[in-house]
Amino acid sequence: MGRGKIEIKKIENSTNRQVTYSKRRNGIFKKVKELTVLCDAKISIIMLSSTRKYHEYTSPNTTIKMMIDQYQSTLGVDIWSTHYEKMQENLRRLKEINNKLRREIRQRTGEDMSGLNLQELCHLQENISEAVAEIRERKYHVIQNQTGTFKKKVKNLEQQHGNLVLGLEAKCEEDSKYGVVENEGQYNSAVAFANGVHNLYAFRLQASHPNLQNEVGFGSRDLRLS
Amino acid sequence: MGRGKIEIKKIENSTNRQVTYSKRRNGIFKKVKELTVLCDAKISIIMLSSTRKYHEYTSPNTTIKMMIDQYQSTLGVDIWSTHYEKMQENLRRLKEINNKLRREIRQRTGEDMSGLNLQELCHLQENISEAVAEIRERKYHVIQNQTGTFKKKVKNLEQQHGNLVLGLEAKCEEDSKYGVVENEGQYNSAVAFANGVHNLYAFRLQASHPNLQNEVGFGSRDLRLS
DNA sequence: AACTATTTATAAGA
DNA sequence: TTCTTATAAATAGTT
Repeated sequence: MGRGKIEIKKIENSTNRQVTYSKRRNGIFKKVKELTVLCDAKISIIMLSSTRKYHEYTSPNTTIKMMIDQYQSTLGVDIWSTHYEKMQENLRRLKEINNKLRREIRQRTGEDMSGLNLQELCHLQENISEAVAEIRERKYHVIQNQTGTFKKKVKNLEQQHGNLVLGLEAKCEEDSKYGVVENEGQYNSAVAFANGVHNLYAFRLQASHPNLQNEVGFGSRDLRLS
Repeated sequence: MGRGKIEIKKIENSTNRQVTYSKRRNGIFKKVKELTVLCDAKISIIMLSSTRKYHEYTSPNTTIKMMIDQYQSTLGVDIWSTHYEKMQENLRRLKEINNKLRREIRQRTGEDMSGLNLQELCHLQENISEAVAEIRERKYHVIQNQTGTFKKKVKNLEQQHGNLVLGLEAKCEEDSKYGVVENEGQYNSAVAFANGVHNLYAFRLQASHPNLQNEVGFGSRDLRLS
């Protein structure tokens, strides 16, 4: 079908091959489209050239996925089964692990202890008791940390307060030494400032630790529990 | 291309349509195969006739799955994504839940308590302490149950033993009443039988409760723990 | 990308 | 379905 008959074997000339590929590909697509119309058929075709170029055609009102799904259901095979099965297996394993973890928690909360024999119960109790001890320790650690920062803050503010008072006293001495008396108002405002700082410190104590009482309350209740 | 030119529209005559489908299908397959050879291409084609008949061709050394996988990776799409998305989502959610459960267990075992504030620690300790109490209770319940069945067995066997002894005594009385003395051997064997039962019972005690001592040991140790 | 001689596909009939 | 064959269509080689 051309100027000369050609042998059906790979065309070695690369340019020639690409031209032939393009021509024949179009010819096939045309024929596929014609068959789709003439015979009301559904056709899906995918082509991958030697130069890795993709071309595809799928009849109107359908998709490759639909074609393959129908192909699979007709032939009773599932070309994705291996992929699918792995996912299914993963899901199954995760669910199993999930159930085991839930069961362990139920046992640890004392909700479900059926299926545990005496030895296992003893082991569980021992294990949980150890956990309680560790949590108690941790709690005290946290309390101590909080108390530590708290103490530091107090110390720091007391220092500031002390410095202010010292500075004030120095000022007073100086004033009395040079007989300056008209500065009484300044003296009062300095005292007020010092007190103000002190009040600020008191205020911050309550503001930044609104739960302090509660926390201590929790702690002592747990001491009773233990 | 034939005795007459035909319009490209659905062939209404059913027989004619099927004949044309068959002829043109073969023609397309032939051309596809030729292109595969001539141009070193990979081609996959699926046909579904209006009469629901399937025909497919895929170039040698490849499969439809390979074709579609490559098609997908080249186009950067996943035509199964909707199919898989739900599974993927499920997998992801299960993993997340598992991680949360693991974390809860680590907290309950006292392994990882970072990220817990004082209130949460108190709550955890309280919760676990309650669990310990419940487990302890359960343990005593199990012990009591075991002791119960154990007692019943003892009672039952004592009853059997008593019956045997009574029967034996009755037999002896009868014998002495009628002056039967040559049955001394029988008497001894009856006693032996009674003792045998007793020994059997003793043996079973040890055999079916090999861990009894240990279990009691666990119990008393836990009493000390609590 | 177009042309065209020639091969190939196929419509209609058997 | 398959064969036949006249004719339409595809295309190899060329420009």
